[in-house]
Amino acid sequence: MPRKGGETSRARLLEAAERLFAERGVKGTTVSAIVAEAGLTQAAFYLYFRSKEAMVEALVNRFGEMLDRYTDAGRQAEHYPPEQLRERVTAVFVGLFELLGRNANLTRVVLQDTEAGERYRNRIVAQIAGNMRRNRSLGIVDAGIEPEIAAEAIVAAVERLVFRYVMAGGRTAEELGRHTAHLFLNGLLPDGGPADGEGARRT
Amino acid sequence: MPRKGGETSRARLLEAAERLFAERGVKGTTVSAIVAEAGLTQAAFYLYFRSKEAMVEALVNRFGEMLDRYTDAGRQAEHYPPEQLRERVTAVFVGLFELLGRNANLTRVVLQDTEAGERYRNRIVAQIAGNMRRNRSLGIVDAGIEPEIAAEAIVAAVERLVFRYVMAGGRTAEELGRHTAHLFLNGLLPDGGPADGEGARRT
Amino acid sequence: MPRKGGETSRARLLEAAERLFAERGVKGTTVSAIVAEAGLTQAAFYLYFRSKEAMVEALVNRFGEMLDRYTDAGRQAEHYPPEQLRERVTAVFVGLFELLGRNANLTRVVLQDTEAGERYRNRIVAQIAGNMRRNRSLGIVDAGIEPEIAAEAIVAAVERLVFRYVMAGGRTAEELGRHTAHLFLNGLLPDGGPADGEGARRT
Amino acid sequence: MPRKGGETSRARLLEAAERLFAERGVKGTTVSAIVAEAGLTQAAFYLYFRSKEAMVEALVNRFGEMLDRYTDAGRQAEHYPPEQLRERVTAVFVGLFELLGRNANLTRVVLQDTEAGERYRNRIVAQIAGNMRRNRSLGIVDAGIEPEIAAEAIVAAVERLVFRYVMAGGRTAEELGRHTAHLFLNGLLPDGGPADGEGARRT
DNA sequence: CATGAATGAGGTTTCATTCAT
DNA sequence: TATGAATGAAACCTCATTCAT
Repeated sequence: MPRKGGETSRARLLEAAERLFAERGVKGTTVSAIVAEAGLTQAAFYLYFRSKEAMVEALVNRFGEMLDRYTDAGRQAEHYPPEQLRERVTAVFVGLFELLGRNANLTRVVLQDTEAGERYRNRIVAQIAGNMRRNRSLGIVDAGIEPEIAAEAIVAAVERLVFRYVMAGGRTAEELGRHTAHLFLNGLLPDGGPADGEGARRT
Repeated sequence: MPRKGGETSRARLLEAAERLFAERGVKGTTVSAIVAEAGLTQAAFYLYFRSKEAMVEALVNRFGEMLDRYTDAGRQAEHYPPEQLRERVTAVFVGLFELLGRNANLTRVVLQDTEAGERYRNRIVAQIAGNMRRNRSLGIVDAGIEPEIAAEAIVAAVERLVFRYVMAGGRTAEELGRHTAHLFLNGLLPDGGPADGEGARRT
Repeated sequence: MPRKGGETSRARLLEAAERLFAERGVKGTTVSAIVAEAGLTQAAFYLYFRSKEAMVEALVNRFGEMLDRYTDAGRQAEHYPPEQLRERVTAVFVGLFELLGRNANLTRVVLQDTEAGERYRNRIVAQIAGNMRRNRSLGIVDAGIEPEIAAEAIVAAVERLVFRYVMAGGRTAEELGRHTAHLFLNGLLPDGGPADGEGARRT
Repeated sequence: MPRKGGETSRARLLEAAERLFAERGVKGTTVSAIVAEAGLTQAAFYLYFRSKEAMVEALVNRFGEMLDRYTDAGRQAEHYPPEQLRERVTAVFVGLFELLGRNANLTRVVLQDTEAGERYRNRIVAQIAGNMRRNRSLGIVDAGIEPEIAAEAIVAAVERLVFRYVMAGGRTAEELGRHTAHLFLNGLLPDGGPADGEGARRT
């Protein structure tokens, strides 16, 4: 295990990179900007990372681990009585906003600016779509829903809301989670509202 | 080497840039890659654009005009009887998917990779949120909906679906429009379905 | 002999170049700037000049011819009675300021920005120094004067005064000629003035 | 490849640039030529100067400081008895030729090839002209002298003689100083010499 | 006579990376 | 562990010049 300075420097570099990558993009951030932010020299960078690319990889891995921890934690509660569905979904959204919000820069970098991000996103989408498909066949999800499309929409929305509201501040994960859950579970229209003629509800 | 004429070359450059920018990002695309794709030399690039930056601006403007034309066209049908709401919204989504899908690369570049893109997105979100707020006070939109959040979610979802399905092929604008409309209007849950206990519908 | 447009265009190009070269230097002036100033296209430039360098040569020649005409004109009056020396020298200076002032841009370009200019200057200096040396041996010029140095000083002064006063306006050739003649003939000190003790006049 | 150390490299670059700028002009000298002369790579240049322009600025400043040191040093001996005028002026000229001659390249570059040079020259001219005007009102300088013109002539002559003789070798600062002083103090004509008829001395 | 379109060569500048200390 | 100094490669951009029309 390296001495004090070591871990500290590496961590500082990652932190600085995260911030800058999120702000200016990976391509738009120079190694020299990162080390300046971290209070080190360019050469020091290469003590901790084989290359700029390798550093991006490190961030990607960090993101992956974060996600795995979350997924593992959620695994146990896979099955729950239908009457708790709404609360359950809300809780999942809130948790996600908390998690991603706490790592908003990292999330943005990985998801929007790396090849690996595409893969992560697809994995998440696939998992959600799978769940949804299962729930659809159980009648829990509306038959008119196309899981792939809905999953993609949900992920995109969450991603965006994290950047927009958690990162920039202004909304709590709680708020965002509740409203997002409501939106995706019920849609915009009120129950049996004025625009909702009989039978018209099927697309 | 073809000497077709100015407008043609300029157009070829824009086309090539659009493709490459969308693929590798603006920063990740070199002028030399653009001209290679367009079958020209680097110097020719600067015959048509003051700088790489100026070319991005040209793309941004092109996107803006596209959007304006769409917005103007939609202006006339602002008010419609409630019973047509569903069809009307569906049509808007379909139209949007058609429009953005036809310009998927341009949309991606501008919206995801330029400062101006942020502004456009915010403008669109604001407009949608405004509509939604109005409709909410009319009882057309559920009282539990937070317009800013919902609008942000919708825009993010559309953006993403365009890249995922229209650009890559696999889904028609029609399909996407219908499903997206359904998702956002009704939500995932079925009407009065099993998970939808009495009174539980309110968040 | 080319038609109307022809000579006109060539002349316009030279004129424009003269102005721009004087302002920004030869290296600092692009062909494109020249043709823009002349209201032509780049290709047109090469109808009249083999290259930018060739155009500079043309300007150098034009300067040379100008100078030759002046020298030839002055040739006949080489010998003149001593009592007219002062007036004669003044007249030469005035004439020179008139000539160079009328072609101030050209003079500046050639003398300060071309290899050939160095040669011209050296030729002029040599001629003046020669005259001076002859006059010195005749007792017309002070024995303490070093012709090369004095000639170099005179040429430099004239050159500079042309740029400073004739080109920018503010002094007439007449004024400049009179004052320059006076300065170089008598020097700064007054005749037998206060600072001029007996015998002290020799260096 | 030597890795001597930063200050050395920076100095070598400035030295090389001074030489080349004086020879070929600023515009005519490429960064690549400078670094070649200094035995470095292009990238190294930008370790020490923000741009080529910034390097020119550095040279201009260096010239300015040189001049200031000289001016400050001369300040103390502002007033001196008239009978020492000649020696005093000679000493000033000699000192100037020494100073500028020791920095001939720098002087040439700054004075002939930069905007700032114009300003410096004007400042020097103005100062000399001011002195002269004062001395003229004291009767020390001939009433027929026009200070601006004379000052301009003196500066131009000195500048030129530095390039011609100090830079290229061939004359010492001492020689040049003495002859220049003599020329500008007494003029070309001998005292009461043959060409100096009665009353003709006034222009 | 003149132009619109293009280009090859080369300029300035930036960047990720290396290495001796 | 850290740095100061350097570099090769490549980025963006400019310029003099050419040629088909």
